Formats: sequence, C-alpha cells, structure tokens
Amino acid sequence: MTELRADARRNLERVLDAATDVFAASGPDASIDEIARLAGVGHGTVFRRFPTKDDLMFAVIERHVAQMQEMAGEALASDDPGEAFFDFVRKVAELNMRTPGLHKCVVHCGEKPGAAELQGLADEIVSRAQSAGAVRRDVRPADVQLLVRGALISSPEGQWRRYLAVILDGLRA
Amino acid sequence: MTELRADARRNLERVLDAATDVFAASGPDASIDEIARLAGVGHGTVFRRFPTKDDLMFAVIERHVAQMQEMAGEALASDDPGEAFFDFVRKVAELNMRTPGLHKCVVHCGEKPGAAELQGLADEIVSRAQSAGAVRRDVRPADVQLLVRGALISSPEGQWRRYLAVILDGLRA
DNA sequence: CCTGAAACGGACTGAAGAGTCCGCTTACTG
DNA sequence: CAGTAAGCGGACTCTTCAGTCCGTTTCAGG
Repeated sequence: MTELRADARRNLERVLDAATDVFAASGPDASIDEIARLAGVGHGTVFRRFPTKDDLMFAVIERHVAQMQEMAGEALASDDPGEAFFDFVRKVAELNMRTPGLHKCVVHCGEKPGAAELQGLADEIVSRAQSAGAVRRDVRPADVQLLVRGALISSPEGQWRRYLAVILDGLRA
Repeated sequence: MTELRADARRNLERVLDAATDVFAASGPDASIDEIARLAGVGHGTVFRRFPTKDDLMFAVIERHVAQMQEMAGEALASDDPGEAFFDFVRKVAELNMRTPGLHKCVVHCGEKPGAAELQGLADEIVSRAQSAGAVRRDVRPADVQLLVRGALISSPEGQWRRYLAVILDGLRA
C-alpha cells in the first residue's frame, strides 16, 4: 500500500527536480503547468502526489533544507571548527545564490519545514568556531545569519562573492 | 485640452493615493480592482488615466522617488553636512520601511524612474559628510546604500531601527 | 499471457485579474 | 440654463492558472 510503483517513483523524482528548478528560477509564482512540462508529465500527475501547489512547494523546500542540514553535519564533523565554519557559510551562500527563488518560497510558506533544527546546528557551528578562537566572540549566531543574508540580498548582480568575503573577514577574531 | 476637469483631478489624486497604499502593502501583485475600490471609483476610471497596471505602478514610484529627492534636497541645503547625512539616511529608511511593497515594485519596473538623479544627490550628501569629517572616508556612496539596504531587509520584524543604528555608528569617522 | 489495481494525462471547471467598451452622468461654457 | 464634451463605472471579454475527473494505459503478480 505504501509502496510506489516503479514508474510512479520515477515520475515523482522528475517532478521534484523540475519543481526545484522552476521555483528556484521564478519563485512562488511559478506555474504547475510549467513544472509538469519540464518534468515531462501531465499536470494531473503532479496534483495526484501533491494535492495543492503549496504542498509541492513545501516538499521542494524540505529537500533544500535537508541539503543545508547535511552541510551543517559535515561542518560539525570536521576537526577544524574555524575553517568548517567559513566553509559552511560559503557553501550555504553558494547554494542559495544558485536558487534565488527558493528564498521567496520559504517566506511564502512561513518558514515551516525543518528550520528549527537547522538553526540549532548553525548555532553550534558558530559556537565551536568561537571556542576555537577563529571567530570573534562579540557576535551571536543569529547576527551571523542576518549579516550574511543582508550582504547577499543587497549585493549587485555577480558581486555577492566579494561582499561575502568582506563580511567573513569582518567576522574573524 | 490638457486641462483636467475638477472631478477628474480629484479622482486621479485618490487613485494615486490608494495605489500607493495598496502597492506598499502587497507589492506588484496588488490588483487594480482593490485599488479602485479603495479609491472609491470604478476600475474603468483607473484604466483611462493609466492604460496599463505598469503605468500606474510607474506613477506611484515616481512620486515615491520624488519624496526621497525632496529629502535629499533638504539634506544638501543644511549647513551641518554630518547630521544632514545621518538624518537623511534615517528618513529614507523610515519611508521605505513604511512601504515595504514599493521596493518590489521598483525591481519589477526595472528601476526606471528618477533613480539616476537621486543617486547623484545621495552621492553628494555622502561626499559632503566625508569632507566635513563626519563619515569615514574608506566607504563609497554606493556601499552606504547597500549596507543600509542589507541591514533593513535582513532585520527581523520591528528590529530595523536597532540594526540601522549599528550600521550608522559603524559609518562614523 | 491475463487481469486488476495503480498511475497517467489531458479535457474541463471555476476563480481572478487585466484591459475594453459603451450607455449614462456631470462639470464647464456661453 | 441648455448643450456638449469630458468623465464615469460596471458589464464584458480574454487569458492564466489551480484544482478535478475520468477514460485509457501500464505495471506487477499469478
């Protein structure tokens, strides 16, 4: 009953991939039809797996957050907390700048998915880097996120790496 | 021929006011019907003055930019370039945080209206403040805008004044 | 194979919103 | 105060898009 037929599983995969691309490009205004076309399925197929557009968006975001959680896990596993922190921030920035529309989707969905757990992991990464003396102690984990996000959002086209570098340098102890 | 009848002028005013409110609240997705309802006119009336929704949005932004230009003018007229700069930034921030949706409208319209002139005035305000020794010299006018915008966009609900204060303190010489 | 359940996809519906049109109303002019 | 052009507003069209339905196809187990 809970097992999906082989073709269904394949299509589900395709739909999620297509939805990620389309939402990443167009944000929450992307249309189901376009996603279905890109996935090579009829749009009825999309709606059977995801009863509403928001359900689909939610699934895409869950996957996206999962990727960041995986990065966070790697950072926490590293034995150089300082470099792990800077690497983590760079990778997360890279991921999010590659998918600008997803940020709007997260806002649209009210930040529901695994944001809290991710937040906890991120806090720990920052704390560890501070304990290791790699990051100045007078910033709080939440401040790091906001500083980085602000730099990314406000940076002109193609300049975000430069802006991020400035922020990261400013964070070193 | 070019003169508007009295009632027409009154309605035009109402439409612009309503459009400003609605676009400020909902961004570019706001509907003409809602604007017309708030203005107390039929939506045909809106379309006679502004053939397309984008034309209306454009007019709203022009007004918005004009307000900022006026603020810039006052700042340049002041004989204390330092305080004038900080006041100007605070006022502009206040205006934009009161109308969050307009920023998206500006992006939607491709920044077309009087942005270049405003940019020029803002550059001069920064330069004057630097010459007066009130602002550190190692920032460029464009950087000021991006720093401030980043802080405003990324600040949590209701916290933007605090974040702005931090940025402004950081800019003092 | 053969059969039934699962999956498919496209035709269909309904809502919403942009933009058009035209018969009615109202402000100016003489 | 009468004539008229400007202005009004809502009914209408056209498109887009989310979500539904059902006849047809395909998978999987015997």
